[in-house]
Amino acid sequence: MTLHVTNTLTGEKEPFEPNDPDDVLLYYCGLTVSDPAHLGHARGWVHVDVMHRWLAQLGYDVRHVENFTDVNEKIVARAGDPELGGDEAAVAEHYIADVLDDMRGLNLKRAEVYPRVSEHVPKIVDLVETLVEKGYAYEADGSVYFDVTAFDDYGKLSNQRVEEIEEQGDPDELSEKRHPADFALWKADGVSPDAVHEHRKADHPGDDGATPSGQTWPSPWGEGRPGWHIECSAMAMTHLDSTIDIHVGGQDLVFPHHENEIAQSEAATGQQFAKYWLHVRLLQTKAEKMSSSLGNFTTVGDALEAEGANVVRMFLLSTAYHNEAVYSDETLAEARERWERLERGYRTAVGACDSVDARTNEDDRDLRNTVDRARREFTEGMNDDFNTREATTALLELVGAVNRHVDDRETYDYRGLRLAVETFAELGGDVLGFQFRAETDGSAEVAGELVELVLSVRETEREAGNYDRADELRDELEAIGVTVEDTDDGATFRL
RNA sequence: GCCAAGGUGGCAGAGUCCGGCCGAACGCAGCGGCCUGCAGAGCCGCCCACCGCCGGUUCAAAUCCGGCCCUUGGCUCCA
Repeated sequence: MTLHVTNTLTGEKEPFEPNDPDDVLLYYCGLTVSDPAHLGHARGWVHVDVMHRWLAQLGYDVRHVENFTDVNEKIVARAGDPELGGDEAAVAEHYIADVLDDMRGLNLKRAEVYPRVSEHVPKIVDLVETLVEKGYAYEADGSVYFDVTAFDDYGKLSNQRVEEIEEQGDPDELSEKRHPADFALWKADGVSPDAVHEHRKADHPGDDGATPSGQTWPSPWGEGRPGWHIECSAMAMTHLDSTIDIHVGGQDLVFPHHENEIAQSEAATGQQFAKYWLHVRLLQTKAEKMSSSLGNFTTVGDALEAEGANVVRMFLLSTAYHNEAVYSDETLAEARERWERLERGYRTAVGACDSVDARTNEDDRDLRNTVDRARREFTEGMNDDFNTREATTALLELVGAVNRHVDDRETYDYRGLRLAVETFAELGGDVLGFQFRAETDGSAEVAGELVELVLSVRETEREAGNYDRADELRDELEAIGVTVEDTDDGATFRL
């Protein structure tokens, strides 16, 4: 089966056919940098990362763009906080630096570009002018709004009907709009000082509520700043093309953000904006979504520190992007076990390959068949709308075959084990982005030798029957992070 | 209220598009056995599912059709 994806635009799972058969233009709606990133954001990133990696594996040249929204009222509201470095730009850069750290920590492949809204204001102004000229937008008191009644397809992504959309938003905007569903392309400076006051008061109870200068740029309609939706259109067009292949984002963005992107982009260019719209379902805590505004989140940094990138990735990939995922101590523990079983299986295979004495070229059908089956199931899973759960499951089934093979024989099917190792490295490593550690790295070599030394002492104690002492040594090693396991061939350890 | 996606074992989660191989995968937890000084890892076996409810279509339905109940997301900043 070839790659199929579930397209929100049509509501169907469709064969994936990019406009150019060799290239894929991929845009991901990145985050607004006014808070630290949490696991919900990481879920989106990791799934897009794996989509990118799988598309590359299939032979496509992937051009991947992921934006940072650094113009936003919340950022304006945070400006002036000395801990965050001062003005709006400093606040945004502060969070962007954190996010890039998180992304590195998660072992994400870098996107080609991480554009920022603040760097694309001229392009945005161009787009807004085009929309006004074409009659899709109108100016009102220094702001510019998109006229949804002028765009026939409005609502096609979210299946909303214009007549049914009721606006409960900003009263200032409401009075300026011709239709409640119209949305701002450009906002006049100070258009909603109340909103800024609210944030300021909440964050700084003693604040007198002085309106900050805000981030503003000159435009034909006066000083102001871009509306929330227009940025993505501008950046996607600038860095990719007027038509892109895959547009990915959280499912909370379907309406109004993505709907509005489609309207303004297609109205401006007359071309389809994105061929496939993929939406990552939200990460749930027990009863509700994880989100900055609800304050019920676990930060990416904290999760990485506690569990490491591999476990976090395993957790996020253990549910297909298109389904809701639940975050809890239990689901995280499961991910930890899945990852550790996978890595142990990898190490077992590598170790068996390295044990020269036991190598043969005999053929173990169970092992070789399972390698083939794992590759096939992995591929089928990934081609079926990037089903990463199936993909990880296929690898875990291979772990079982490796363990069985090594468990019940004196000599090993060297070629079969090599195939298993290559499969782990290629599918688990290159595609799913796991980082297997076969052995301790260079800097840990000395530490490793010291551990070996302690283990030899322990072995002596064991031979002398001093098991209490031997167990003490094992416990002390455990206390400093070295897990000891006894096997038929002597003790092994891992850090 | 409107739009969308879901409801599968103790947990988690595939399978639903293209009905039968689903007597329901993989994993976690639990139980028994092998191995073992102990522990861990590993292996073998087992327990736990009338696949939300009610009807219908069919030789055959978790999978198709209709109705209902419930959950989640969106309709306001949000991945």
